[in-house]
Amino acid sequence: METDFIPLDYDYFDFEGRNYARIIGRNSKGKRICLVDFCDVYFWAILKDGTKDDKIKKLIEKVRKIKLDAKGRNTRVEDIELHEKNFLGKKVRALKIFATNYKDMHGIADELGYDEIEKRRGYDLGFITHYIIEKKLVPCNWYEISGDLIVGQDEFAGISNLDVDFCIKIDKINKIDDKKFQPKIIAYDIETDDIKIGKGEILMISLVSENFKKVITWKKTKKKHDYVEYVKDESELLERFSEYVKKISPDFLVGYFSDAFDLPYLKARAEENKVKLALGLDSSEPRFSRGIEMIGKIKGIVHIDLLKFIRTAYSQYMQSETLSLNDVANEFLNEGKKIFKFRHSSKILDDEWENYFEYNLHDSVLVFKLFEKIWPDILEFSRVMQEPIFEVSRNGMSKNVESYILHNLEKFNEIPEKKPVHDEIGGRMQMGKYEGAFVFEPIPGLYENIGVFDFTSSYGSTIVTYNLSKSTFLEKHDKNQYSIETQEGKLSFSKKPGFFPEMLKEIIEKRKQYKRELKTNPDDVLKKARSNAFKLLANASYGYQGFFGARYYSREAAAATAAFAKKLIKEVIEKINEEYKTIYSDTDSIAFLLNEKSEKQTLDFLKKLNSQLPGIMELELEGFFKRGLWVTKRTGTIGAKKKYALLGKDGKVKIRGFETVRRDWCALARKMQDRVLRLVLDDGNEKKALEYVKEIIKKLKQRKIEKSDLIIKTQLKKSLEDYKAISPHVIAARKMIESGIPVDEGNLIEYYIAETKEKKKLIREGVKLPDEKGEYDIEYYLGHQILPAVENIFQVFGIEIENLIDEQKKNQNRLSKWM
DNA sequence: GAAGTGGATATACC
DNA sequence: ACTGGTATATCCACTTC
Repeated sequence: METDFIPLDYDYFDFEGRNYARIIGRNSKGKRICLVDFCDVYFWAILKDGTKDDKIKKLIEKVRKIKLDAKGRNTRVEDIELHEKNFLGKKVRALKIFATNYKDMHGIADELGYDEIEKRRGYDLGFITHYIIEKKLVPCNWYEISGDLIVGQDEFAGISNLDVDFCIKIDKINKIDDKKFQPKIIAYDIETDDIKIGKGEILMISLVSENFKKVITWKKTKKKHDYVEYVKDESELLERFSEYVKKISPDFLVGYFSDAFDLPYLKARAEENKVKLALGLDSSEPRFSRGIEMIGKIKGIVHIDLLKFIRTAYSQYMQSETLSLNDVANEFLNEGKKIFKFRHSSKILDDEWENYFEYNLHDSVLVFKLFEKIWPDILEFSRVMQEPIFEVSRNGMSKNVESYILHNLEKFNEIPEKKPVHDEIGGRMQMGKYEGAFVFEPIPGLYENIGVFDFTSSYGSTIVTYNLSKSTFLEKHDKNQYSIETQEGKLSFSKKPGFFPEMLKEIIEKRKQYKRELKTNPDDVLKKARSNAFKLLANASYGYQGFFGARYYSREAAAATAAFAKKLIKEVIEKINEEYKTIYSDTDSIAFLLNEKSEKQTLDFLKKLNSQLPGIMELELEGFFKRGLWVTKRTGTIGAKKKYALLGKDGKVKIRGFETVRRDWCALARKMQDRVLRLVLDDGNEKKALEYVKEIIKKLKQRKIEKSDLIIKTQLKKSLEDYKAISPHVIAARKMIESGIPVDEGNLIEYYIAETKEKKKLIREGVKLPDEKGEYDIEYYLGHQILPAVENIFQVFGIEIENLIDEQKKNQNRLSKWM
């Protein structure tokens, strides 16, 4: 049979001791198809330089005899080939050793303690990664495939017992042009009586799919709702859920935080109720792998936890203060969660259940909409990294960089490097930091007419320009190399292009190409997504080489990258200073005063600068700004780094580092500072801002500020017992536990500082939870929130705001005598 | 017990 | 532990006089 096909989900099984890939996907008619495919498995034994041919022959004969009896599997060396390969850029001769079963390759590799063999590599990729590389059936691309239908008494009959339209044993695979693919999805969400996995009952489950909205519950209410389906009890609830999943038969089951909550909860309650949670296409139950984080897998259906993807792909560019569904939905969809005040189900009144159902349903609606929005990015991530959606939607960027590398090694005839073992990781972690970026110390002040240049993919371009990588690093120095002095000593890199910089060069070029193409066609969401995937890859590549867990870890390359980039930006600052005046710079950007020069002159100057830059280094205009403000540090008079506000030509204000953008300051201080910055930038002086601040101080003193504006939010970064210093948020967290509110690592703890009878020695003595009764501590908010937020800004204009507060204090005292 | 300092902690920038 | 280093700022914990 022949059909077109898009692969979505990958796993594998053993049959007669051998590995077979099982790939679930669809054809363009929407039929669900399971492919079964055989794949040779092999790894590499790299031979010592200069090993003689006859020795190799003898070695091959010895290796050929290796047999292994691992866990009842009879596995052996099936075949051996001698190849000319590259390893870390060096030419090597290597044995390609074919084994019976992928899982035993490590075992066979361990048997290869022969002198002639220098290294063993390529046994730790994971079968699916290996399969995709071998057979080039890349996830989320379209193929024309042919093969035999697996039916009835066939050899794979047992395995074919899947809920799919066809099961095919692959014969031929041909890549074809992309077609449109609209996945079928179910978004789901559960509500429970306890947030500890399996501890309380599941009250309801909502499911949202295309033209389908449903809440299943066992709670009987007087009023009936059309989208609510009432079942007998929790066990029927679970069964009904499985039935719907089976009936709708989605490609993806999508949740939010569902790896660690919804799916394991469902499984736990199924066990409790002794029902089978038969979600898999083979009616199997979800399985969980516990690494540092729990991951939930369903056979044949891709379980996606949107939180994970959002965390790696977007969080650094997002404004949201947390990655909660509410915050994320608000930012992406302009729509938040519904409001429902949780209580134990036994305490919820009959007429309140309707709200609960709606709340539950709406969460799934949000997840559904979020998925639709994010899907192009997930799709392109999968295509670019060439890893299945299940992996790519969970992996961090270091893993994504590594996936990209592993799937592109073949072009360089490279044997893959191994993962670092535990000891190696330990050693790398102990190394400590190397010297990083340069940050210019600004002179505090309000400036006018500012230009900002920055390097495009600064570190990525540096790696490419100077060929910085593990495989190009040289222990010995000579003239014809890229060399740089660092704190680690002189570091040198070969000029012969290495595969890592070469790959990165392609990544950066593609990114630029897609970005250009987008200009003519800005609505092409897939192109935009692809461009974005390449951008993120380029940005993470530098961090990857400095990351202790990386296969291609190179502290030298990372340190050299930072050093080269630092040297270059300092040189550029010097050049800019010949015509302009630099006022600030951080890592890859430079802000300078235009003075009497025009924008056109400045752009010409930029062109000239670019023509003098080495390699693929490129400066671009970030923007021209009307005004900019830099302030001093809180202690001392020197300019604060990483803290400034710019007013764009379009009237937009760009604020960096100030309390305004920090979530651990109360809303009052943040809003006030934001307004002060805008007023100062708009007017070019402090007059209006000063009046405004006086107003706020007055209101605060008259207790006219809403408590909600005084709430301070601080994240609990570790478990409560681990804190050595008991800071206010730790006290708040303790109070929460006392009053029965569950507190977990990672929670954003909210509190305010209340007045105390006696003068406090420590701030934490005034900590109260938001709904705890109390009067806010005026002194604290004036001295610790308001004043610090604006003090430095007014200092730029020679105004000491502290005096102003004291003045008012005196006035107030005088006034209060008469009142 | 006030004052000063370093450490712990959180969060931001690029 | 799940990309890197640089930087600010707060509040606590401890030392010192």
